[in-house]
Amino acid sequence: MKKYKIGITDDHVLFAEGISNIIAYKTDMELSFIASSATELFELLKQHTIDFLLLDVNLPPYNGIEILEQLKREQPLLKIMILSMYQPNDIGITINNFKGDAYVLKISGKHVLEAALEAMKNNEQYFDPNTIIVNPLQDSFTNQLKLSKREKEIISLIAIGKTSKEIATQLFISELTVKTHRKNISEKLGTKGIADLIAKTNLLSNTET
Amino acid sequence: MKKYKIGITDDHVLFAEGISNIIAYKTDMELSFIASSATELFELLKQHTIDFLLLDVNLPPYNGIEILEQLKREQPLLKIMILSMYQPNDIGITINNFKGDAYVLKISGKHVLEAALEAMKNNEQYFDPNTIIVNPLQDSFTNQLKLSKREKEIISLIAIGKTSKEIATQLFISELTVKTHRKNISEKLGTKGIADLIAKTNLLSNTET
DNA sequence: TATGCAATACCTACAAAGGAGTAATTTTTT
DNA sequence: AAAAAATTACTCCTTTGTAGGTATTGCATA
Repeated sequence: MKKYKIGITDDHVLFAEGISNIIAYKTDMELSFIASSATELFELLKQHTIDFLLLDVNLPPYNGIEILEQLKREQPLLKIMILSMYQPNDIGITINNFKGDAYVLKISGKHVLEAALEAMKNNEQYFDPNTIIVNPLQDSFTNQLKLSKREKEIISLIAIGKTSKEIATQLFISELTVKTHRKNISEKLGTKGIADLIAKTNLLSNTET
Repeated sequence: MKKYKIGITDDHVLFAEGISNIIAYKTDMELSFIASSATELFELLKQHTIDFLLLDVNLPPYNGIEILEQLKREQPLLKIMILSMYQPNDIGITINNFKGDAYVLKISGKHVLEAALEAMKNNEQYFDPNTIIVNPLQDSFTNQLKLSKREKEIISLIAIGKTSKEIATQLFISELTVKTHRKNISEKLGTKGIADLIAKTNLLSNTET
């Protein structure tokens, strides 16, 4: 039987070691390495050939998504699962722009992790059922508001505290362009100020418990 | 041989399930429960008598430290380990004011968790060797996470989209006073901008006084 | 191919927020 | 009663956001 080789990257080593135990119980998988930083990951990838990489989005000082996209360009066959504490749209991820093979929330239980691993074995893309983004209801909601892809992207960056200047730098566009987008967004949503924008955005994308 | 009964509380269920496996390998310990919220924890504590509680500091909408202190008042014999992604002084904890029995960083490996468990067995207080304990004589010591009643009031008004001028009118104080409060708040919380403030406030405590 | 929209970039002017001080008064705690 | 903390208010100056406008490019599709 084929043994899938797994690599885990998370700066919270306790977490990585924890889930490595979940994998240890699987007969068709084996752990190749645990990396606690991006640099360590790249080093270990040179030494090991793995099938699946479980990658934390939050890997200071780097961005897990950027690492994901870089790895996908270099090794398209490597299947990558993103482990995240954030909802996809909080970090600018949509179903359309996600380049990884699985997106799993840390608030979910191990059954979700297992389901994601199964999906990767079958070459399917997997989204955590607890993510809000895959909810078709919410999706049509945002489409009703006619927010463009770029506008949604900028909203998510505003929501995590980025200024127009920072957003401009990150997206390689002019600060003035960002300001135009902000203007159009607040026009479409009818918001006054950042706090109001965040409040209104949360109403659209949050599931009430 | 005595079997120590363990409870784990963490909103990141994957993390809790992960470290539960580390405990599963210990012959003198057994898992009693995993709780993913504060309310669930209090419910499960009524049903189980445990020896050690592993408690995440980050348990929205509550603050793990406040839960710790409450539990310690109610059940002084229960040994509580704080699991945290933050350095102690980032959340206002010093060696002197820490009421728990162990403080473990999630960036540490399982050996630290094991050492902390051993210390708790011996009735000793344990601090993660990776913590950076701040000299109480330094300036940053005064920048603790202690928000006054007025400051919390103003935060909640900012969060619903009020401007400084509007807050001033509502509270019958000068706009300049509101600005002073905002300045002190962002100083205490280390936030840059409204969005950052809202994000950080949601992450940390939300308790009324 | 023309219309429409998204994304880009710029302008002017003003409002709001941020940051660093100083300082008086009231309230709370020791 | 003294000390500490909280609340109040101010100045000066900088950065960021808001709101109105114009305008070019490119892409899609009707």
